[in-house]
Amino acid sequence: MPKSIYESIYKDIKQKIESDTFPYQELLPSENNLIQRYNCSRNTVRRAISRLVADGYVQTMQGKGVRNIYRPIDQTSFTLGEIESFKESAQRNGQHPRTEVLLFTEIKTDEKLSRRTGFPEDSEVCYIQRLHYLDEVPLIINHNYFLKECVPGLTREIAENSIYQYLEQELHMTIVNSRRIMTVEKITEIDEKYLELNAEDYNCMAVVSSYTYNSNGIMFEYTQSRHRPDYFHFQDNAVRKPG
Amino acid sequence: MPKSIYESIYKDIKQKIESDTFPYQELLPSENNLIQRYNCSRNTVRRAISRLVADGYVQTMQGKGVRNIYRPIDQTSFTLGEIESFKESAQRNGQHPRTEVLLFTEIKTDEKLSRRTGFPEDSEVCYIQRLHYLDEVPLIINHNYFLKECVPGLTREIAENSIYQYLEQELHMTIVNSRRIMTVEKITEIDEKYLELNAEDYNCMAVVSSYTYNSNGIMFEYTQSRHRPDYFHFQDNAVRKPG
DNA sequence: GCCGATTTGTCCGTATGTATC
DNA sequence: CGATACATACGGACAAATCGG
Repeated sequence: MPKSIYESIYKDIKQKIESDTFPYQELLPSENNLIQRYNCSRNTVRRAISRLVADGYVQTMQGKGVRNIYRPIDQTSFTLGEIESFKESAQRNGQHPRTEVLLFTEIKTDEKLSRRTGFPEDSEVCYIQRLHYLDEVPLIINHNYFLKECVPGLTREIAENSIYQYLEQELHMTIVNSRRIMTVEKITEIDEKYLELNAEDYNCMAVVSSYTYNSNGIMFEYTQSRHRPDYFHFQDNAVRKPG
Repeated sequence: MPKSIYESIYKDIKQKIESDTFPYQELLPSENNLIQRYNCSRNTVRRAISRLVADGYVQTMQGKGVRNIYRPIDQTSFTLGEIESFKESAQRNGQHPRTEVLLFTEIKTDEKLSRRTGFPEDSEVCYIQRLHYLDEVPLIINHNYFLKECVPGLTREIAENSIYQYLEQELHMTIVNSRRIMTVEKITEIDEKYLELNAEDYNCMAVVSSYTYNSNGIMFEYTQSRHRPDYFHFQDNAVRKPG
């Protein structure tokens, strides 16, 4: 049950692209055609298409039409530009996720931690270390810092399943956006131990730091994700902006 | 001279956010207010704001307003979700770019290269190896493959300056979007030599593979960018999508 | 708790411009 | 040149969420 018309149109076209109903490199039906199909206004069709452009599924050409340029992904891949929980990524890729909680504790941010996380000094935060497995391969160590007042009732058991699911479905929090920074860092002994790495093999790894906001404009989460280098695979679609 | 009204409004608000004219965590003027300021329609204002949302500059809250959540970046950073040439990135960060062309040649894609680049077999391509310096530090080795028929007149001299500038300003090509895949790979002897790396220090690096399309729907470029791990710093804004 | 004012979200219809064929 | 296609812009209507009285 989609919330809006343009969203259901977006999903329908998206599905037709993925299933090759609209073939690769061919033009989609024209806007006027889609207006008739879906019995809606021009703006509504255009809104759906503009999301497909942002997704990198199609490209629009003034005077010509809208071309399908979607290519399926052939590997396990996390998606940039979109917030997905580990569990959601796994399910999208048809794989089996498992999460092990290494540490579940509450701390106060000192000056150093405050600078690193972006939380004000002396904030009460939940600090959670988790090891994520995909098909029983240890892939990611996550260091999560949640602002305590935003995650009441969070337990170790929830952290073993899906924190985002709890936040959205139980606490009815709306997660809005996340600023992410990707770097490459040296592996630590903890990484080596839990991700079953060998420093002679790989001595560094991909690190994604994210600062996540909810609909109240509060940055409620800082997370550092440390990814096993041999499995790290992120995907993104970039668009060329004028000026 | 901006092409459209909504784009000039977008840029104006963006500048006011970056310059703290609209302060962090405060609400922007309401849509009705902005309509009066810019003397335009509601849709036009909303369009400008929706781009700021995608940029991670603001977040909208139904019934409340639009909040500024922009945080400046404190480091040299490349931007995901947006296509920028090396020269443009450098200029945005106020740094000095220099490019050295290591190899400039023309080849035909064999079966193996065709699979890797995504070009059809037996395509005529320009293969260019370039070393990019920022403030005289060697940062990136780029392996560019351009479909020859799309880049007539491309020379070694142009490759030393900016290929994208040539494509857009001389050939009037419109670059549209780029699919990117980020991975971590072992460094090679070439990487070690040109990026002045030491395998005992860092034995792997960040690799960004990109497949870039122009407005004719043709994938005209495949590029593998190999980034020095100690300077690699990518930034992105992710949004939570419903359903 | 209700009501009205404000603010953003969705949707429609229309007109005009520009690029392609 | 006309027909078709997407791009920009305007204006109006109603819904949904928030906030203050």
